[in-house]
Formats: sequence, structure tokens, C-alpha cells
Amino acid sequence: MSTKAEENYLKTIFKLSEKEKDSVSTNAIAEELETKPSSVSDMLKKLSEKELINYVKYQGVSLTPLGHRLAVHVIRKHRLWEVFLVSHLNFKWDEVHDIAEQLEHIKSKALVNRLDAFLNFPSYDPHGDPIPNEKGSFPKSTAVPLNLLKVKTKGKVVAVERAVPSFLNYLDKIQVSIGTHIEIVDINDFDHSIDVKIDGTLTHISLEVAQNILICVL
Amino acid sequence: MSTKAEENYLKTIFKLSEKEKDSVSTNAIAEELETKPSSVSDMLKKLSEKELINYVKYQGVSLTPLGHRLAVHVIRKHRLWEVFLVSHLNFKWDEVHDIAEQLEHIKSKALVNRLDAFLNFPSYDPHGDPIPNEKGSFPKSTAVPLNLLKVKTKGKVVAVERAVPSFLNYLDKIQVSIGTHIEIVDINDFDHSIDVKIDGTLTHISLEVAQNILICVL
DNA sequence: ATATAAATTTAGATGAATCTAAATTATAGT
DNA sequence: ACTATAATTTAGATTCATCTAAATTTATAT
Repeated sequence: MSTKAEENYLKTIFKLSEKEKDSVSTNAIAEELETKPSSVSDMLKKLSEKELINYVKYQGVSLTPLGHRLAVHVIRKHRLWEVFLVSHLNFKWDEVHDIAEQLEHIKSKALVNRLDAFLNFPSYDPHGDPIPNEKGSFPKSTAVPLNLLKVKTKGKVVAVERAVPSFLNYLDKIQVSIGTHIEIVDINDFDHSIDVKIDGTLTHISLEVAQNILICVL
Repeated sequence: MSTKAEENYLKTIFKLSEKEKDSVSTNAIAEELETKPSSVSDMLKKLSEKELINYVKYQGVSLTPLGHRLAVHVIRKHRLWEVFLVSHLNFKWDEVHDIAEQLEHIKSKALVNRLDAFLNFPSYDPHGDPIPNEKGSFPKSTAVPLNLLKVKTKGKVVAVERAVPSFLNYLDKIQVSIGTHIEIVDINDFDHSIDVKIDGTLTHISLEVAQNILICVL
């Protein structure tokens, strides 16, 4: 049986593995979890003994198939709970992370799967992140960051990259949420800022914002 | 901030306080929590330092107003989650205890209150136990154990006393659940067993079973 | 009233997860 | 290739919640 701490480490290693090529460093994990590298070392030893990660001292880590499965399952729970909180308890998408962070550690296979069914097997959470199914496979997404699109392209928002409150608030302000239709009107060569039509209205957004909005081209 | 262990102790002390007159003994707590008396002693010292219980060595404990409030809040969460599990995720009433035991420790005032609203502010959980409101006050119940009723009395089941799976299964078998209408048809003086009409059909139940079914007289 | 039993507490240990400070290994610049 | 720096690990301590075994206090029974 895995502890809450172990699950958080696996989740973090999973997340960092997506960015970094093969192996994840001790320092990166420490930074992400806001803990000390020495604590990470201790935990890596433990996870390694449990065969949840591949760990060679001083060489970074990667998830074993078992660790991967566990990490994905925790992520699945996190995202399903987020859907529940937003769609049934009327939370805003920028309010649910901390609560889901607790709910993701509840242990009950039946609970997760019934929640999944109750929510109609959603594919994306309120931030647009994909929700793995019971077997652990993710819905395949064709999403592309907004800044990579050409002028005149139309699409809809399927996810946001960095779900921090300040960013989510800003998106609220410019009326962007998951599902919003967007058209690229013009791209400014100088600062790479973009003029877009959001559900009809013209708005101006910076490159940094555009990079963090994922679009499914229509 | 209270830990999971602390919350479980407070909940247990609350429960035992209802039965035992004023103060609760170390051994009783140990038995209820399936732990050792020495562990209980340790924890009592800690809870006492936090002013959650009144504790005099060798004399048993009682909850302070603060401890009482915390215990009631945990119970509120437990019972609300049970309602959710049964009414929205289609769990049976004898399957929800262990899951609610985990969910009751999730910390978020907003979550509890929104869940409460989502469930339409229920007064009783699936076992018929009363659910305190946000302020911590319980719905006043007029419930009476079935065995205390006189012949010909009609009422409906509002709670069951001992929510163990074997008992709940038995109730399922004889078609008794919260809300079921019951009429006392006859009382057998010899063994105090009772003939009852359950939603129309005649059934025979033992004293022990009757004692554990709470009725609201109609 | 006093010995014996029962209940409770203390002392000392353990495992989990963390920390600081020191030691070790890897990396990068010249 | 060698040294300075950065990354990582080890050693030793701390806190939480638990345990066993021993000591202490309270209750009971003759």
C-alpha cells in the first residue's frame, strides 16, 4: 500500500518525466515538491526498494511500469475530482486544485470508477488536462499551443498549460474557458503578440499567454 | 490544524460520551480504536495540551467545547459523504463506511458546505444517523427503538442502531431500509419477538433486531 | 484494611517523513 | 587534467503515532 507522500513523489516524477528527456533529477523533484534534496534522496531509496522507480545513485530516476501505473491512477483521481468539484459543486476551475490534491489520495477502486461513471467518463478536467481511463490510457489529443497557429486559423480551447490562479483569473477576464472558440486574426512580428477573436470579440494577447492556451484546430 | 489521528480520537470520544455518563476511559477508547491503551495515553496528553479534551490522569476524559465542535464537524463530513456515496454513486448503505472514513478527513469548509447544498441539506445519513448542520446542531429526532412500541402502532424507520454489515444485510433481506413503513402487529411475551407488517407484508423479528431499528411514530 | 487485580501511565523503541550539516560524487572551465 | 562549483547522498536529529514492557495508580474483595 502506498502512502500519500509516496504518491506525491510518483506524481511529480511522472510530471517531470514529460518535460525532461529520460531521467529526472533529485533537485528537480525537490524544487517541484518544495522540499529538500536530502529528503528526496531518502524517498527515492524507498521508492526504489518498492520497485516503483529505477534509481541509480547520482543518476536521476525514472518510473518503472508499476510506478507509472500508480502515478497515472493518482492523476486520474485528481482530475476526476476536479471535474466533480466544478461541474457539480460549482467551484471555479481555479479553486479546485488544493481540494483535489487531498481527494486524489482516497483509496477505493470502486469509488473512482463510480465517480467516473457518474461524471459520464469525462476526457478532460476543468483545466483541459486529459483524464486517463481505468486502464490508464489517456485520450489522444490534437491540441496545439495557440502561438503556433497561423493567421485565420479557427479552433477551440481544449486546455491550459499552467493552471495557476493568476493565469486562470486572467483567462476568466478575457472570457476564455475550455470550449471557447478562437480565431487568429493577426500576429505581431515584433513581440509575437496575437490578435484573436474570442467568441466573436476581438482581443489582444501576449505570446506568453498564447503559449499556455492549447487549441484544437477546427 | 488537526491530524487524521487526532480527529479519529475526538470522534471516538464523542461517540463514547453519548453512552457512558460523563467521562470516557482510556481502555474504552483503545478498544474502540483497536489500539493499545498506552498509545491512547500518549494521544490524550497531546489532545489535552491542545485544549481539545479535559484530561486528568487516571480519571478519563471529556471533550472541551472546542473538541466537541471539531468532533461534530468530522461526523458531519462523514455522514454527508455517506449520503453522496449512496444517493449519487449507487453504493449500498453497508458499503460506504470505510470510504467515508477516509473522506471525513478532507479539509475544506467550502467543500463540505457545497456538498451539503448539493445533497439538499439532508438530515439523516443512509444508516439513519442525524447529520449536524454547519453550526454543529443536530436535527432533533423523535425516534424510538422498535421494541418499545405498542401493538397497532404505525411508524417509519428513521435509523438503525448498529450499522454492521451482517445486520444491514439482514435488513435488506427483510426489506427494511430508511423510510420503510412498519406496523406492530403482535408482541410475543415469551421471547419479546415481534410480528410486524413491513410495507404490507407480515414478518417476524427478534427482540435484538427490534432494539436496533429506530422508528418515528406516525 | 490490605492484598490482589485491573486500569492507566511512563520509559524506551520503531518506522515514516522530514530537516540541517557534512561528506561525497559529478560537471564544467581553464 | 585539475580544480572549483554544483548536485547528490549520508549521518544524525526531530516530530508523529504507534508499540512492548515495566511502573504506578485506582478499584475490588475478602
